[in-house]
Amino acid sequence: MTDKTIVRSIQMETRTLADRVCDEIVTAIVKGEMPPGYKISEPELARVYGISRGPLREAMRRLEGLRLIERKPHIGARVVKLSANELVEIYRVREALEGMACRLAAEFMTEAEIQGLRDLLDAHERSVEELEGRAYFQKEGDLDFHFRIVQGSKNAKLLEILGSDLYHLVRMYRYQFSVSSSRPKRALKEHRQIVDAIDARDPELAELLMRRHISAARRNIENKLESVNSTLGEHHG
Amino acid sequence: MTDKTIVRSIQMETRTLADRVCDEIVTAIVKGEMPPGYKISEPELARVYGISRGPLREAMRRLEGLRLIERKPHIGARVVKLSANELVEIYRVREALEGMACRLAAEFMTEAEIQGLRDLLDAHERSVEELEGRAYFQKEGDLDFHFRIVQGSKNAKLLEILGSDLYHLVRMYRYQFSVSSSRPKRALKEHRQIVDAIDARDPELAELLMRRHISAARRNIENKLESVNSTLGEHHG
DNA sequence: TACTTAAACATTGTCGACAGTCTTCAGTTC
DNA sequence: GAACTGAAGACTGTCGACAATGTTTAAGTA
Repeated sequence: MTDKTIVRSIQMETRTLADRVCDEIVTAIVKGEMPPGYKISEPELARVYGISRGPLREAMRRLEGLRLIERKPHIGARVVKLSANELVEIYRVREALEGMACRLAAEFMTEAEIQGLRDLLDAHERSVEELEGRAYFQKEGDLDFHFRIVQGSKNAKLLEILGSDLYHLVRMYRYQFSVSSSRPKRALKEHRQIVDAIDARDPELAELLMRRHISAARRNIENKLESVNSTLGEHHG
Repeated sequence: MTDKTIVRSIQMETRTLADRVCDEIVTAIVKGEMPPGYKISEPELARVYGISRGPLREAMRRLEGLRLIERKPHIGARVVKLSANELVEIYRVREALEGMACRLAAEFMTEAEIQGLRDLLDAHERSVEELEGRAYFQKEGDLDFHFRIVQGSKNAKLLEILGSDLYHLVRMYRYQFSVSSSRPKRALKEHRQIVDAIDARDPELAELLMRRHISAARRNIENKLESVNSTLGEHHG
């Protein structure tokens, strides 16, 4: 029985070639190793990853579903360029979806999960103090906070959409432009208020606070983008 | 030349084999020709559509992205069974997303689009009157109304998520269980209120009304499902 | 008779090759 | 010299075949 378990775990790890390569490409795109607009050559990529074009094409289909690449028939696939406008659109969607997630989290999150959130925020606070507000944590830790709340909503569809589709793009944006929040202490305070509302089992307030939080982040981005002439990823203007 | 033109037009219309077959399978699943839980055999389907397994597998990858089928490595693909719980989850997501869409529509929808909405509702009203409240329109017309508002939000991401992912599942549910709204006149009235709010350029109210509208539909479903013993799509106990 | 085991079958995952289309570049003409 | 035309090259779309895995069935034993 243990043998079977081991074999099974190995299989689960390797899954299929297409899945594994898909994850690798996702990481490569998010981290900017494949820059926006990069033309993806099937033969080249297949050679790089040491696989055939079949699994690679399936991986690319999945990437297309994740909105990380765009394919045109008989022309090819390119890494998406996320424009300023599109990023703002994503934050609108996040505001709506995570607001709902926060409302549901206030209903269904367990006490243990809430305590876990508080622990996470304590760790964030220490991180912020150490770095004197330089806010490294904002890069992955912030999404970790938001992700946990979505999990706490106990709504699989919400988790699916936010986790599979949107967060990749948000992470991609942060990696490429190194835009950590310019207001880490403010964000941390807002996070604590949100957890308080969840702990108080107040769905209305929890949703309101989360929406304000994300809306503030959106306006923050909009301001930054305006001052940078509102062009992103289009250097060939 | 005409022959070539014909061939060419067919090819252009069909785009790529994978895309065309994907659309056909989507329709088949939504209309219930492929019932939930149906095991999809690659060789069989490839033979049915007269294509090879390569394009079919790519189509299936895309279907997996649309959440219409579920694949397990080395085991196969099955048409999703949408459970009562999952359907309610979808309506939660719709409430959040379409609420936001309605808010944005109140800001950005053009006068012409608003007039188009009013014309659509007039047509719906005639349809309702003719059928004396039997509400055939609810099947596709309702989604048409909602779809137009999402378009009016001018937010491509919203349109993408709602149009590509969620509406297929909602249509699938409606086709299979023939659940037209049990309250067509009420729904029509709510629709008119929503359009009024949009026309008044009142984003707050527009969002509130849309959320109430969808929330009411969700509770309506929840009640129906409770009375049917809260099992959906699982006929094999 | 019921359970274990192994072999045969079917299905999925992967690969290499061919056909159709787009791009590029050289040649020609105005 | 610039623009158009045509061919060569490269790439994407498609196909059939092989390998690996999962399933089923049948035989054998307790």
